[in-house]
Amino acid sequence: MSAHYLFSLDGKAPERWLDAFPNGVVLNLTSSVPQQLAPEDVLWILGADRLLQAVQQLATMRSHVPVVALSMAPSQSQALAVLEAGAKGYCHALSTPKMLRQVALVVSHGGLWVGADLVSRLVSAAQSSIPDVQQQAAPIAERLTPRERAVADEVLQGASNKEAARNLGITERTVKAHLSAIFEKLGVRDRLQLILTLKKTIHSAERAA
Amino acid sequence: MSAHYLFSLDGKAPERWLDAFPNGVVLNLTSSVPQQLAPEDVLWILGADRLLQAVQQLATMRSHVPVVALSMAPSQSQALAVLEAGAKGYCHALSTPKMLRQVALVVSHGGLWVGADLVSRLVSAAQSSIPDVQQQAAPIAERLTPRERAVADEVLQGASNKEAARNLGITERTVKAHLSAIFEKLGVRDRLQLILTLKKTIHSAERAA
DNA sequence: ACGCGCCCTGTACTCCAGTCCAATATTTTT
DNA sequence: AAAAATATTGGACTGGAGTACAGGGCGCGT
Repeated sequence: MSAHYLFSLDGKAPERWLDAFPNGVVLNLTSSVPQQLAPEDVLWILGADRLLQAVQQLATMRSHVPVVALSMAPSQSQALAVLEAGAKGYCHALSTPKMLRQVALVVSHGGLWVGADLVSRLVSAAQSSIPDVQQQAAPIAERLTPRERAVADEVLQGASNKEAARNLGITERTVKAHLSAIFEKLGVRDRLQLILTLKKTIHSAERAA
Repeated sequence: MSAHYLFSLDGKAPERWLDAFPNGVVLNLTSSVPQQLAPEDVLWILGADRLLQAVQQLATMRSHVPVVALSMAPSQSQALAVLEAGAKGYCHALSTPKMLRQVALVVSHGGLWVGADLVSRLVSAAQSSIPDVQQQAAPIAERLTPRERAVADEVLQGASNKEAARNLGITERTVKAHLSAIFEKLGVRDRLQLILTLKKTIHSAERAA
């Protein structure tokens, strides 16, 4: 059975964490970290201001044991910081016991626990620094058929499906069909992401010009 | 019991994958992807040149089922691409059965499987580009309360209500409440118009600077 | 103490977005 | 000519977005 240690910087332990791991051990600033740790154990860290430093220390000292940072106020920048410090997971301190056990399972098996939305932002942000990836993002509009481009234009102007249909003289149903094709081709999940990605590529193209 | 589907673009399936999942189903280009997929199932994709497109399609079409990309020649740029396309994992096609089962366990529980070296690169690359996005959104509307601004920021990043709620540590319901207030104050009818108007003002501000 | 603005949450509801499963006609490509 | 892409639409369906209505808690100024 895997052991769980919660290193709480302010001495408090969330109920939900205790529910998730009844045999979990709560440590504080004064207590020493156990020396005997198995690879399937998990180190949890809860804190606010000194969260990052604690993660850095523990992650480097015990590199074979996964470290999960618990934050009371999760933010992207903090997530980035603790991940770079070596944490294998980052989640809300008040996550449900079920969720916490899920996280434990994942990280203790070599996985990484990061919010899906953060991943997408993280990766898309990193893309700009990796040359070969953004090459294929350039000819975006070329991949669309003329009709699809027209629909995409309408959406970019903020039109609803009904408005786009009226402007193009077709059925709302057809607009949806075109949109589904567009989403699939460009690999976005909805009109919102479509706008965001298209706006982004347009602006980077402007910058290059 | 979770089901495993290997979508092989060249028709071949590695022995080790079959060892890992004796009941796994191997699909090829002509076969259709099963409609009935449970969240604990895993979609594997093996391929070389068309790997990215396949991941894009499957990940966006079946967002609730984790997708793992198997590469015969893993590279960081390819890893970035497939992750951005929505894959939950990326590893060598000839990994050991034990490793493959490990990966399956992780991703089917909401985790992410990425090489440690790639993580550090991702994070460090993202750190430089993420902070400035929030600065942009700062001076947009003085009329909004701090909390409303935070919600508006999330929406500007393309977050759904649920994602925004998780990132801010509040309920989806509360996000909706803030958004309704924002819509009224700024005179827009939905999140789409909000994005369009805010992006516009941001860019005109950039132009002036 | 009282009112007021901000923050948070709940239930219930309508409406739209998007998908899945088809189908047909035209045009382009091979 | 056969095959593939394009354009169009329908019905049924799931899920998210947004609103209306109704609260509770907290801080701040009069």
